[in-house]
Amino acid sequence: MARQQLLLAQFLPYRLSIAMQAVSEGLALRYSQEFGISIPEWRIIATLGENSEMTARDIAVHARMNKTMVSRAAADLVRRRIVTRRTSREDRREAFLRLTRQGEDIYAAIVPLALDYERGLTAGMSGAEVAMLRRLLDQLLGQADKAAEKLASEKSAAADTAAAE
Amino acid sequence: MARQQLLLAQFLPYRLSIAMQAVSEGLALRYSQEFGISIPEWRIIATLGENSEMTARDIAVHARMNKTMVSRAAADLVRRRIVTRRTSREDRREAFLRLTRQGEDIYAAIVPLALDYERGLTAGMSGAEVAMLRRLLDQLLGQADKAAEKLASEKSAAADTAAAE
DNA sequence: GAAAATTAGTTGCATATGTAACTAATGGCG
DNA sequence: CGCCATTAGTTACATATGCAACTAATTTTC
Repeated sequence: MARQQLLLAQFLPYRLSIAMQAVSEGLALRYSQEFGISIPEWRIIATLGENSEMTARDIAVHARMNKTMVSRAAADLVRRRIVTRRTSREDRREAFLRLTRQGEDIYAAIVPLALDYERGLTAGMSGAEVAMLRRLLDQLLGQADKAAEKLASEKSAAADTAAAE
Repeated sequence: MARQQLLLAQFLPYRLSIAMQAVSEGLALRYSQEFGISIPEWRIIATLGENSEMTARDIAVHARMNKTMVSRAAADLVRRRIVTRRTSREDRREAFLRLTRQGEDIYAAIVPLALDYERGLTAGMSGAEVAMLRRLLDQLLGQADKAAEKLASEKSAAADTAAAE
């Protein structure tokens, strides 16, 4: 029986990680200095650009950020008058965030940059390949989430067993 | 003329980032507590598992890590006797790193975990799809690197122009 | 062959990020 | 109504990470 082999260069989590890093850095370079926007800030701006008004919680769910990161990045965007915060009347714990006029301008300026960058990334691919890539990435995400849930449920089951002893 | 639109959920850099994050976290969960190994440490172990002896510099190039990260993770692995360091005779600046017996045991224990995890990730895909995913990720990386180089050369050209003024 | 430039690796420092604890507000349930 | 649990959001703290400056060794250049 042959021993299982692992080649890091072929290993999917590794390839995903290095591709992501190169892609993210490349994109961030294009807007970070010019607009003084960090990656988490860009995610918030992009999310608010699509859905005019959202709470921090909704942004966190929608953009897969943790709530600490949203809180901090949003606070800075508010300070810089790129985003406004408006406390909800119905539930005074939550606050609606919205792009200011300036925020909309920044969004409008970054969108073409981002789309252009994306086009460059997929330069050598057919439309079908790009679609396939999107689909396969989505499947990876789905399977990773599924594996995480499974692990979590095993863990809580083990904790229950321990507690019952 | 229709204004260009961006949908974050469809945007490749974003999808890549969230898929990578879920995949990396899921994998790290499987070895981090049990073996007390961080992601950078795992990269070094995996690299040394393939190439028995390497310098920190070679590991950094091979595993796309920056030299600070390699230096720090390697120092910790040496401290924990998972890796040994041997200064080169020919060039006393560099040192060869190598897995200890214990390091090899850890590598041998993690490899099946990692491969199993990878199999789970690609559970719903055909072999051709997995191969295509690898290829497309590689193309993304290549294009991102190319874009980075282009940006860097433009920048240095601009610096030269400024210096000449 | 000595000074200057380069390279391997480490470390100081500033920043980024996640977890957990916290505050403030709301909802559930007796 | 009043207590307990839950939730939105912030913050304290510990850790992670990258850049730049550094040391030590080697190579290049004149």
